[in-house]
Amino acid sequence: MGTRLARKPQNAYHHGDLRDALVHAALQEAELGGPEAISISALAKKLRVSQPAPYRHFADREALLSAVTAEAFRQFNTTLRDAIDEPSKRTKISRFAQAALAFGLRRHGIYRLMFASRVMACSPKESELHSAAMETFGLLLEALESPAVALLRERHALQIWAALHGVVMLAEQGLLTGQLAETTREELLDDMVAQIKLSLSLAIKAAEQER
Amino acid sequence: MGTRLARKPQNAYHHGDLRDALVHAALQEAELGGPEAISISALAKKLRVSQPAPYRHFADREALLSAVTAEAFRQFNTTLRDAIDEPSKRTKISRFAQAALAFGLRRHGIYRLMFASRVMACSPKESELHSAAMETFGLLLEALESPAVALLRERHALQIWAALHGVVMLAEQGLLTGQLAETTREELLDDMVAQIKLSLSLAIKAAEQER
DNA sequence: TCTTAATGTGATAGGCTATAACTTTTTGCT
DNA sequence: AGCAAAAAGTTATAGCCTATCACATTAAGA
Repeated sequence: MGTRLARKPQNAYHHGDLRDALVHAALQEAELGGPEAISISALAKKLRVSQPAPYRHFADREALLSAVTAEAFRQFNTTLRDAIDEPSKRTKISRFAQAALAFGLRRHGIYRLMFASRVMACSPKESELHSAAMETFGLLLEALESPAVALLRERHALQIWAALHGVVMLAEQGLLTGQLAETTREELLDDMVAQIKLSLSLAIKAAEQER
Repeated sequence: MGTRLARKPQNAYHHGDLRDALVHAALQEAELGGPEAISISALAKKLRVSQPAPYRHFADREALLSAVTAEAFRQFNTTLRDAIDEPSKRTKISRFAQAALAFGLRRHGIYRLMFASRVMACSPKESELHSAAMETFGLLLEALESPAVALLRERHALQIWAALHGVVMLAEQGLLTGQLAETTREELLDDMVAQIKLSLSLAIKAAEQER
């Protein structure tokens, strides 16, 4: 990070790498305060650049948010990939789910940026963002590691995806503390994943009987 | 709504009911554009009142959002109550879930206000909001209509709550359209609810065996 | 009634987004 | 190498928004 800011020794009319620096500084802001905390003028000040300079690289605030969200997805994907590949007694899908939950809690400002803002909704054409998000879903399918029919597997992937989002959401709003603390978030999530996996394997057996 | 705006015939230095009018006008804005669309000065203009007038009723924008969110929860609760009480062949919990999903999709700006902003997170002391949200959870427990041990029931309620949020989230981001359209949102949600109900009844049987 | 609290107003400060017009580097073509 | 044009940065400015201050008006209660 420090390097990214300091890429302008003393002369430097041009920053050298402003676009990238903006994205990463914005990500840092979002870490704490979510999407609302990203302010173009504040970033410009932080990077010691004039206030309108960022507009050379992003048409407007939305465009910046979109790029930041894409980067967030890439980081998310890296985390998930590590979790899937790490050897462990638990199932891949459980590791995937737990890693996603941990990411959602530790970096919850960024999680909100990714899933709780309009950024995703509006643009199917923002290919950078779209493809990063698709990769996430691909990782989920991979983690499900079920040989089932594609349609069945996708359906169960969606269920797990939904369960995951839901638990993160609940946890972030503090609805999993207090009198309900007996059930830890991790347990709750693993419960849901196990239920879905069970139902998946039953469905597969049923399909095989029929054949 | 019109009445709420027009509550100021011709004289009226005082609006008469500004606080309430603000809350409802803001809710209307959020309906379309979510929390970001709520602007104090725009509301003041709409209600034909000076720009700083709202600050007589709300300390700042956050406070207004909080009040609006509380009202949103009350409307949500009314909807859910109707769904629970309506006679039907389906289970109460299925009706509850489908009603919540419908609300989340039809009024998704408001849904985001309730569940995807910081409003809920910050304040356990905002009693108006907190109690409205607790009532929602109470309705869910009621809809679950299971005679199980309290702890078990709460755990399953949380699972359903999470599934619900997750499906709404997915649907809003358009992740349930396209190639996955075969699975409608309603089906997906009912699947998840059924799985959770099944696991609940199994758990109850197991507990009874043990006794 | 008349004093005081509630509610509304105009003026103003400061932050943010965004655009326009101008300047300085960098790049690439000949 | 030299120069023209594109890329990237700057200052100035407009417009919207939040928020506060000091002041005005109305409503309510002793």
